[in-house]
Amino acid sequence: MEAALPNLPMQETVMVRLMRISLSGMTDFFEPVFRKLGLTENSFHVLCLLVANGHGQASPSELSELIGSSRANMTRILDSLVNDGFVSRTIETRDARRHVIQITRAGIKAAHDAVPRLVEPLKRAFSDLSPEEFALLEKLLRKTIVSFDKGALPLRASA
Amino acid sequence: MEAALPNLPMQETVMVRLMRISLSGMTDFFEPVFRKLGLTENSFHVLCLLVANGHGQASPSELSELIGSSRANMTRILDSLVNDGFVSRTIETRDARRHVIQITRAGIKAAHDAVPRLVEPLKRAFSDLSPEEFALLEKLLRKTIVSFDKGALPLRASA
DNA sequence: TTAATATGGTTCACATGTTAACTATCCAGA
DNA sequence: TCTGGATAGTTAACATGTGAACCATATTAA
Repeated sequence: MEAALPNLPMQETVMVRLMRISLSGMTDFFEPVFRKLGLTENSFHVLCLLVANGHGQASPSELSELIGSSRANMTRILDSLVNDGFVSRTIETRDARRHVIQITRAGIKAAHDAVPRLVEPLKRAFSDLSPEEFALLEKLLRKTIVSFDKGALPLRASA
Repeated sequence: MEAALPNLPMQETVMVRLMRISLSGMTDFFEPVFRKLGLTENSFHVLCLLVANGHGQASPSELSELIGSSRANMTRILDSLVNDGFVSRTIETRDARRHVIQITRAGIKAAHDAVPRLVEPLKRAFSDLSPEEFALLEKLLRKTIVSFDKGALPLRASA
């Protein structure tokens, strides 16, 4: 490929592939674990955020912000959690635009029950990395994320 | 969150999030670049593989294997490339089950034209990382991929 | 008070991926 | 020769994500 397209920066191209492959490897690794729990990574994350949050409440926008997903997608994730009986969705009395997502007892139980079944897979997934390598990978990924953000093309030219 | 779910291994949980965030950051970074070229990361990759391959030919299965995506998905990617006139799809005479995907002149031109417009974004995306950090990240990602593979639950117990 | 605008959430249309079922062809052996 | 798998590709149904349009409600300002 270097021969056919000599000007393409190969290191960076390979890096992009490596990042994609590692992500899909991670998804393949964890997706069955969450499926057995009747959850997805996202729905578990939502439950975690709710139990971590004082009264077990949050709004859809807050959650979509924290999860880093669109509001449209959060609507669907919450639909499914409501359907499972893990959260309830009510309209706030002060401001009828806002919804209150409240974790239920069943939701709290689901979150707590999931934890012990996640511990071992989480450890196993990264077991090839030494603690030093793990810490370094974390540092480098954070730096990469910042690099993407800083390098991103401005969507609209500033005034 | 540590307080609410004290047994959840936080380092690993954070790492999973970091990897997801870096991937979505990368996608957000490159997707508009490829869109301007009338391509996607995958369709560009297919064109690269074809130009790199002696006669500009390959079969859908080979391509799906190399890209690391399902054959079903490759069918759609190739549909779109055929539609753009970048590749042709013919049936192999020796074996009518097999299709031959052949890059066209327009496809070769598209691939070569894309390269100079990718160089700068590729460099910019990772510009915050020093060459040492870049090399280290590559090494650690490779190791992580291996770790996922080794740690993956066997889908079926071996005989 | 009321009109314009901002905000929160959902719905719709679409993009991109998967697995499972289907079709067509080839091949190996009775 | 013909029949029972393998193999290649497509199609269908579904999952999960996005952005844009839409609705209802709040807020601001004339």
